[in-house]
Amino acid sequence: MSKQSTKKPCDSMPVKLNADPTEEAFAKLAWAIAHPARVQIMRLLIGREACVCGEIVDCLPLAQSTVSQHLKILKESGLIQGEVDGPKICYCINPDKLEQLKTLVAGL
Amino acid sequence: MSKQSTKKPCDSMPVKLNADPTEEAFAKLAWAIAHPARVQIMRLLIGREACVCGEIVDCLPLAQSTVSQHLKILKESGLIQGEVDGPKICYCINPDKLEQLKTLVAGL
DNA sequence: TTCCTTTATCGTTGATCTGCGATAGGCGAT
DNA sequence: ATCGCCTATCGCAGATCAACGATAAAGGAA
Repeated sequence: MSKQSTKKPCDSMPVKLNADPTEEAFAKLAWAIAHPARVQIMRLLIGREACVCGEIVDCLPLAQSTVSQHLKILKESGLIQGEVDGPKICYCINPDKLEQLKTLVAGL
Repeated sequence: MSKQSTKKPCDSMPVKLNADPTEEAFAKLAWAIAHPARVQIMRLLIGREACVCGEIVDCLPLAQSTVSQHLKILKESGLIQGEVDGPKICYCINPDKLEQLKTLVAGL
């Protein structure tokens, strides 16, 4: 099947994509998890309901400041949220945003 | 519900994430769609089965060289593939990779 | 062969990411 | 009030991305 056969390959009318703001939101969410450390953090939080920053640092081979930066990125994307608990900060996932991401990807 | 109540918030045993190579592959796929132009290209190709590079360029407000760069990135990620058709090149979705991406995201 | 079309690649510029150490701020404990 | 712990932020360095114009490569047509 090196040559295409049934599906008409190339020409139809030019579709003219409207600048859907969805694409930007989509790309932003995808970018939030487009780094191995952030994927790890997401999986860690999903598996544990909640976790203090210090423990996340212990689980990653990165400096505390770097982990804090990744947490900030994830928080800005809305995928996670942090709650102050005394001197510590408890991070947990935002189920709504996560569901939104899943829906967007599944809708591809 | 400012104070947590039922869910124990913070401390359990430290999980010690193993350096799963999955995270890297995941991040790579996510990064491929972490740009509005690439999301647009993906949606365009999904909606049309196949499309020549020139038409994709016409659909995006970007220079030809820039679009070609994005196509290269998507091709390297495996999400799309290009087939030479005379002087033109026909791009289409790689369903397997797309499914892999969906599975990874859904499995979060 | 010589053109013309189509696409990939090169080189450059500016912006952004990533990582770290050092430092500042907040909070509880003493 | 002071100390110590936890986290965020600030600078800095190096690397990578994003966008463009210009150019090269490949194939069909005349």
